[in-house]
Amino acid sequence: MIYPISKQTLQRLPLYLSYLKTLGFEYGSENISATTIANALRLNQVQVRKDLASISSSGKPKIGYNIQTLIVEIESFLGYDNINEAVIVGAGRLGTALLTFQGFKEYGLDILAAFDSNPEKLGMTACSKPILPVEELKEMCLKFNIRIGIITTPAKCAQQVCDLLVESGIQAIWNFAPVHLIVPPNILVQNENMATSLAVLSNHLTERIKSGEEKNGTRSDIREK
Amino acid sequence: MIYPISKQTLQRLPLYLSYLKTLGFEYGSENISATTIANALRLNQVQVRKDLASISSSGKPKIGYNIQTLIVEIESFLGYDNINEAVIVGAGRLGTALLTFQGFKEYGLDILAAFDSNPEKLGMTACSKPILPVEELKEMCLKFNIRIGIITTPAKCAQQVCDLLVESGIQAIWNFAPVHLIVPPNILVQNENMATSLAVLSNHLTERIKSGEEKNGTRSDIREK
DNA sequence: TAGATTGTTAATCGATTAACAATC
DNA sequence: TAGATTGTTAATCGATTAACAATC
Repeated sequence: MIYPISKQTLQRLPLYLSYLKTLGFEYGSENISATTIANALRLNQVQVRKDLASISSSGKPKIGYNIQTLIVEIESFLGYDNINEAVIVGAGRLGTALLTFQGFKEYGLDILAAFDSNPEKLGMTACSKPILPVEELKEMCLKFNIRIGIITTPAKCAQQVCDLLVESGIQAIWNFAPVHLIVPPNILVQNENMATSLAVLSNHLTERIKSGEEKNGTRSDIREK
Repeated sequence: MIYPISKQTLQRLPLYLSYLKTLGFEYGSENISATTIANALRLNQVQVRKDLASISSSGKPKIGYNIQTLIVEIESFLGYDNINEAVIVGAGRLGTALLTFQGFKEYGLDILAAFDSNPEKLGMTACSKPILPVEELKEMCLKFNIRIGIITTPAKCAQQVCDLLVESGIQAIWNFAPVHLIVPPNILVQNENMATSLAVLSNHLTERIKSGEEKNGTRSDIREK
């Protein structure tokens, strides 16, 4: 049975995919079991089985899944095999890094250009992708029917940029600014929130100190005195 | 009562914090209710109340929370008021962007240096933070008792770098490489996984197409024919 | 055949939400 | 006082995990 897909499942699929891709010929088999994947990624095996069952029916009892088939099935489900075009707004360090990063193609993402309001930023990057004036954003999005907008501006202009992207017909927003964006119902906002990650890291370290796991330079081998 | 804090709550706290900080004097009051925060961030008000109750007891019936007090309480809980030092491994575009980004200080993160195995990358960045040879990593981490390691290397050397960081006494890892890292039990790995985000974005767009919300350039105003 | 592995049903667990009592 | 708002207990919801039947 094909289960409806939950957001949690959706977020684990890229994990399975990247694991499957690391398996070279030295793995020694064309097939792999859900249990093997679960052990490698430290997940529950039933969870992996359910996740895989939700996107594939190529699993065979006693045999498992054919690795290549499974890779294709996951990539296809995730839409990595048809390219989505995107634009970036905010050509700061992060924006430029994303613009020039070659690796997104394999996830089906093609960033066409960045936009910035600072005239000094305009021009071509080394990888021949343009940084254009923000005034040209809407025209380009409509003309090329671009569906993904990436926001890498400072927090204070993020909402304004977001509104402009929505107006330009964008359907999904990848937001790197540490703010909550207000959008119409059928537009997806995916937050890549560094502040959130840092909160988790920082809290973990604080907890360690509180619980006495570490004391100010004390070596761990003598901490139990 | 102080509830134990869940990871979900922990991840919403930075959201509240950034919202509270956007409230200028034009907000018109020193106090704010959980309901107001919930509405602004499109969250359930009971959820916000519970989250806040888990880190604060300064809420007063009929009045709400004092904004400044709440900001300080959240920042303090998240550990933003005591600086954690970090190092980056991998001085590519992303690594360098993170190294030179000035904004992490306000989250209590101070990145001291980046490390790379490519001699051509070594030297000083514009903001006078050094890029050092990876051979010096362990020594520096131990000497300065550094607790956070940031991995921005290609996927294929991420695990090796991770092992080196663990060996160097790091306690938490912020991983930007799209791989699952194996670490000892008490080390935290926080994945900043772009592939995961892209999966969510890509799937959203695919769903839209499937459900017929959009048809190949058809204008949305005539889609219901 | 026997055993490994899949897929599914049922139980558990935890987070969210609803209802409500307490209180400034 | 009355009403707004907090904090808490109970109900709901959804995801994870356990148990097990099906099968190559």
